[in-house]
Parts: sequence; structure tokens; C-alpha cells
Amino acid sequence: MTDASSAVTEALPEAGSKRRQIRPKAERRQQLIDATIRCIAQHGLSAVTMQMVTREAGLSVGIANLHFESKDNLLKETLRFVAEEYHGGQIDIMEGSDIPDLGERLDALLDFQLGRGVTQRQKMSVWFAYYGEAGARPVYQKIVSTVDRLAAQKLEALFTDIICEGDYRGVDARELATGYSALIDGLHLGLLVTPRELSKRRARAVAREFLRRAFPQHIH
Amino acid sequence: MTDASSAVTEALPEAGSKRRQIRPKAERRQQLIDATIRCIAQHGLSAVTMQMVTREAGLSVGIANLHFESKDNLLKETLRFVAEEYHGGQIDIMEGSDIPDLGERLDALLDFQLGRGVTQRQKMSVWFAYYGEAGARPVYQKIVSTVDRLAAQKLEALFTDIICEGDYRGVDARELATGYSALIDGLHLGLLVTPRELSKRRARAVAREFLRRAFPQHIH
DNA sequence: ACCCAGAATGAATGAATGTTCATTCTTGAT
DNA sequence: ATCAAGAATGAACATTCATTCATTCTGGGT
Repeated sequence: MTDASSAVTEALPEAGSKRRQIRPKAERRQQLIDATIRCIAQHGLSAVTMQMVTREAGLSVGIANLHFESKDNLLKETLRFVAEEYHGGQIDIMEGSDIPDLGERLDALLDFQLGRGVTQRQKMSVWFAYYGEAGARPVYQKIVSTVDRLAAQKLEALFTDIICEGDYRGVDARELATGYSALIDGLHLGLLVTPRELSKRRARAVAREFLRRAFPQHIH
Repeated sequence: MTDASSAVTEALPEAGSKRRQIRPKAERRQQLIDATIRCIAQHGLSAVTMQMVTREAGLSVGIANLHFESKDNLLKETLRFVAEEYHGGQIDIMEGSDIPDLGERLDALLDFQLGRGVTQRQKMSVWFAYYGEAGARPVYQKIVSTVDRLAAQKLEALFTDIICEGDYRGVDARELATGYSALIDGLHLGLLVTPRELSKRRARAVAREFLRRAFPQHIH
């Protein structure tokens, strides 16, 4: 009974409950990173403050410096999380043997890169907020470069397999992979900055057309 | 004589000369915008301060609020300048009748978009710094959208002409223009964030390959 | 039932920054 | 030579923000 009632009050952590909760370190870190992502997406990287982030997370201001040493570090770790999530998702699909057909695997990749709902848009905002600062902050460059390189290698390997399977001539896997990655990035930009001009549907059609032009036998 | 000597002391405005200079409004505005561009490229948009910009311009802090009402406005006008310069340059080439051959005009466009030296890199930094904030700032979206739309129309028109001239089949000018624009944006991103992975030479090769695949008769 | 390690809090602090404005200086007209 | 219009200056001000830390509170172990 007493357990049940306390469980009820704790079932709505965001609501009127002002009771202090003690949670493991890893959980709080993730909670703060998630709040940071939402804040960046909504207010922009340059407008994010510690008060804003901790309030969004439903915690006090001091806690951010308890789990991350500084604001700089929190932003760095947030970028690392987003970068690893995005590239990790791509890599899982590309090297995933659960999709044996290479054409279908390409389709799945495209779905992952240009699919999803609002969540994806939030991640996109974060992504480009950091890109914007990357020119002046080597730390950001390094984090992105590291995961980016691995994804690029996997993509090149996939393209190589497809070229081999389809016996395509005059096609350089490396060059094509660079082009496809750039195209996807550019489409993300378009979706973010000019959503009125570029719908998600059209973005997918454009990317698909790029692939179809290169691998006509694999993309229906 | 006296004119000449005074001209000498004024010939080095940045040097030891601490003499106060009065200049027309338009000139000071441009001077401040140029300084802002350099500051954003070097320190990142979120680190730019008014003191930094005015010091870079060799002027006092008060002058920024004299010619622009606020920091927000200075940043807005800087974005507008960069956007108009970049898109204006593209449009000049695309509708320029001084290059009658359509294939050569495409080449000139590509050269403009991926050519140039350090200056271009500075502009790129600024460009993406604003993109990063655009998700949260409708004002930026609007400025970019306006010039972007016009450039997109001109590109589509150019592609339509080329398709007609080359009698290419199964090619949609609008879709191709969207793809090409996105590809260029993505390559810019790559050059900015992972310059080690993507050289300017390779970026041009990738873009050229995209065009060659679509318009084989026009790109050598 | 009691205790204490350490998680969580938030008022206080000091540094940084955008903006103001009284004052100084320049230039062209008279 | 004198003057007024307004361009330019930068010290001062008010605000905002990251960070600190003394204090409070929690939950598992005994």
C-alpha cells in the first residue's frame, strides 16, 4: 500500500512532484544530453544556457557541473552522442547481414537517412548547429571526422560489392560514395533550412534517382 | 606637397595611425560586415562579440550600434550580404549571355561554386554558421530562402535548356537541379568539416561526374 | 531503526557582454 | 577663421550566464 502510493507520486516525474530523486550517474547523463538536444533544436546552439538545459531536464542547475565538468564538456558529449547514434545506425544497416539483397540494403539505408519523424528533425538541427561551429572548433571536427571516416569506408565497401555484383563499368566506388554522402548532407540541409521548397518525399526521390542512375539494376 | 604627406599618413589606416577618421555611412557598414565575416570564420558564430568585431575593424565599440541598431541586426545584415553575394555570383553566370556554350557555362558555374582560395573558405564558414542557427531562427530562414529560390529557378532553367539542346530522355530538370544544389552544399560541408578527407580537387571531380552522368554530351 | 556516502539543490559570485550616451573630434560650408 | 552637424569614441551600466559550494536530502547497508 505505502509502496503503491509512493509509486504513484513518482509515476509522474515531471508533474507537481518536487521530491528529490537519486538516480545512477549514467541515467542522469543521458537525461541531460537529451535535454540539450531538445534545447539546441528549439533555441539554437548559441542561445543554449545551462539554466535552460537543466530546467528542460527537470533538474537543478548545479547538477550539470556534477556529471559533466563544464558546459563545454556537455556540448561536446552531446555532439558525440548524436554523431555515434547517426553513424552507428548507418553502419548497422550497411554491414548488417540480415538484409542479404544489396539493393534492398541500399533502400534501407536511404530510409534511415531521410526517413523518421520529428525526432529526426531535432537531430538534424543539432547536427548542423555543430557543423556551423566546426570551422572554428577543432574538437568538433575531430569527433565528427572519427565516426564519419568509418561510415564512409563502409559505404564504399557496399558500393564496391554492388558494382561487382552488377558488373557496372566506369564507376569509381570511392568517388560515388563521396558524392552520395554529400548529396544526403545537402538534402538534410535543404529539409532544415527550406522545408517549404523541399519536402521529405522529394528529397527521397532525388536521392533515389542518384542511386538509380549509378546502379540501374539494383534500384528498381 | 601637404596633400601628399597627409595621404601618406592615411595610406596605412591599420598602422600606428590613431587619428580619428570620418567616413560615409555605407563604407563603415561594409567595413563592419567584413570584420564580422572574418570573426565568424575564425571564432565561430556563438563566440563573436561586439568588441571582437569592432576591434577587428579597427573601430570603437560604440560605432556598431551607430550604424546597425544592435548586434542581432549586424548579424542579420552580414548573412544577407553573404547570401546575396554567393547567389548573385551564381545567377550572373547562369543567365550571363557572355558564355554562349551551355556546357562551358556549367563549367563556369562549377568553378565558381567550388573554386577560389581562402576567401571562399571564410564565406563557407559563415554560411554554415547561419545554417546551424536557421532551424531556430525564422529570420535567417527567410533571408536564405529568398535568394535560394531565385538561384534554384535559374538553375532549373539552365538545366531545361541543356536537356532540350542535348535531347536527353527521362531526365527531370527540377529534380536534377535540386540534386545538384544539394550535392554542392554537401561538398561544401565536407570541405569545411573534414578537409583532410575531401580535397577541393576531389570535390570538383565528384560534382563534375554528377553532371557528366546527367549531360554526357555537354561535359567533355 | 539508524546511519552515512554521495547525489541533488539553488542562492551567491564573479566574469563577460550588449547597449547607452556624454563627450571629443572632423569636415565642409560660410 | 569660425561654426555647426554629425561621425566617432569608450567609460559606465545593467544584464545575463557559467560555475561554485555550503547545505539538504535520499536510499541502501547494517
